[in-house]
Amino acid sequence: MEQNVIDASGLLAISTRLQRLSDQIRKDGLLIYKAFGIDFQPKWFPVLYTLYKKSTMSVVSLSEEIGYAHPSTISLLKELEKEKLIRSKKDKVDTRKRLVELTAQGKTLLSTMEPVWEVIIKATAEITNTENNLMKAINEVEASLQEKSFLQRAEVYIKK
Amino acid sequence: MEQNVIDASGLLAISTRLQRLSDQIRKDGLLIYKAFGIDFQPKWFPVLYTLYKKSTMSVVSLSEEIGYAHPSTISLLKELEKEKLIRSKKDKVDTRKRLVELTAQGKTLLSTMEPVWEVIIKATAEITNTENNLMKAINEVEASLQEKSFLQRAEVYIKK
DNA sequence: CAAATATATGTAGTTAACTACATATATTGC
DNA sequence: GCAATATATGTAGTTAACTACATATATTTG
Repeated sequence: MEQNVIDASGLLAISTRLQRLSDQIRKDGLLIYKAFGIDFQPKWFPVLYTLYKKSTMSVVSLSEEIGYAHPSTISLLKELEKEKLIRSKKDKVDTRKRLVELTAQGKTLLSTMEPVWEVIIKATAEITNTENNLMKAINEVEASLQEKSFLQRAEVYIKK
Repeated sequence: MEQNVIDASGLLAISTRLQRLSDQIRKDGLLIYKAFGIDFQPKWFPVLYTLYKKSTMSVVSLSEEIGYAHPSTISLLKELEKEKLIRSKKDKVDTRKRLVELTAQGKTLLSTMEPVWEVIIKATAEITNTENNLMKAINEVEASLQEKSFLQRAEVYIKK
């Protein structure tokens, strides 16, 4: 029983622990970029790297690609525009759309970052390649929730 | 290379994905409590359950126990005080300390919640007991960071 | 035993995501 | 081809954690 209750508490504590974990990694990431003399915030990575790969995207498609709600993307884009790392233009076919792309400065920055990614990748691998791989665990949990939500699973037990 | 860069992106995306994950579980948790006719917010669990176990605690020791920064605990305690689920009194020995405990109403609520925990525990087990167990993965990553931080690990590669 | 240090609590402000709502433009279907 | 619906973007406000700072009290040490 004791263990069970701790698990119930543990479930709710996952959020906090992982937030703290990623927060710490993000801060360390910032320091690594600094060590390479690069003025860059880790939270910019998903947007910039996606634009690096795909050259031009609308706000919503970019949001879907990186898995953020669109207002989050908009606020990141605002910062990046201020930094002159991206620019945007109207889509001539569908005028609702705003097409976003890297500036020359943005592209230059991204290319100077590649060696840093190598370092980050190696350090990440060291940390997460434990017996229960964190990345894989997240994927698996997301997949099981996709299949049947937490609530749906709970309902089965409630009905009993 | 492609895979590596996706990993670098993935690392930074962990934060978001897990936040969303826990957010969803928390919302479903709220609905489960509702299904049982219990007016309860999942985020209250760690504080209330700890007080249920330990009866009386100071703000800082409670924060340590649940793994939150103390201002977060204080703000939860404010809500719980408003709900009349907890009350506090001064420690007569060390007057800096505020001792927090459940009210009778709080204790009653907690005892009605036990059957709900059973359900939550079962649903959680279904979801997280995959090949790579999420809870265990988190523990392992926290342990490897404890041993050597992300930054320290990265520094080894930078120096090369 | 007084000064320096440590600990406990509290407040204010930040962060990085979110949801809800508003508006403009495009697409669909009768 | 117009009305209803869907999609794209944007703004405002929320959430739940955080850090930094302030103050009061306790403990330690020279």
